[in-house]
Amino acid sequence: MLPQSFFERDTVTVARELLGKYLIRRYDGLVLAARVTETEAYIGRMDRACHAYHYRRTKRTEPLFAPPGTAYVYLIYGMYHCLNLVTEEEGEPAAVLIRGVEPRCGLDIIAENRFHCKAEELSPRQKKHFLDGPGKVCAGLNIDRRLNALPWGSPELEVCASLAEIGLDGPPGDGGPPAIHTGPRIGVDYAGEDALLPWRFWI
DNA sequence: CTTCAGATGCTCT
DNA sequence: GAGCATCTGAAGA
Repeated sequence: MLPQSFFERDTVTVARELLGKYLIRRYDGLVLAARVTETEAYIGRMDRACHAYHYRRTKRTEPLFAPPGTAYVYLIYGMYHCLNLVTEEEGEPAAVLIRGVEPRCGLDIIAENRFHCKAEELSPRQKKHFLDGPGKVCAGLNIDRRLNALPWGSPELEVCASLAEIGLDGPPGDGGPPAIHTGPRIGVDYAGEDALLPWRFWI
């Protein structure tokens, strides 16, 4: 598992470095794993797109002020969840949104969570856009607001640099560091000029 | 491939 | 009451 200090850094750096890492989800004796492929940075200090813009502190944004690595999970549009991992030092409200992952372990469970079917029954269309959105990530990995404010280090949710680290088979040699693409964040038009910040990253 | 409407409930004003 | 860090299926090009 990554050290808490991984998250206690500049949010854009953490968002970039989370790409290629593995999200581990444990519940009911199950272990699910997925490789992070898309992230976005949100920084309350100066970012109008962030829920905690200008240190706005409400019941909802409280977890953003918690120690680095804390989970921030909220309900969006009444029916989907978004997973974030808190960054920077405690008291600096900032986080990285996990926008996309690619499953590596527990595919049948993940397919069941998302489409109520087995992995082999997925249609080509379902496979192509399997976990490529924040709501899809949470649905597939069974993440909801019960995990909100979960402290870093909890077995229910971890991030590792490799699957071997937790006794799972990983890719033999993952090659060099993947090329990182950069662009503006999705769905934050309300943030004015800050919507143009190139704080979305994907591989 | 693209656009588009509708679903749905919580949070803050 | 307004708005939201979204997703899906249907319809059209």
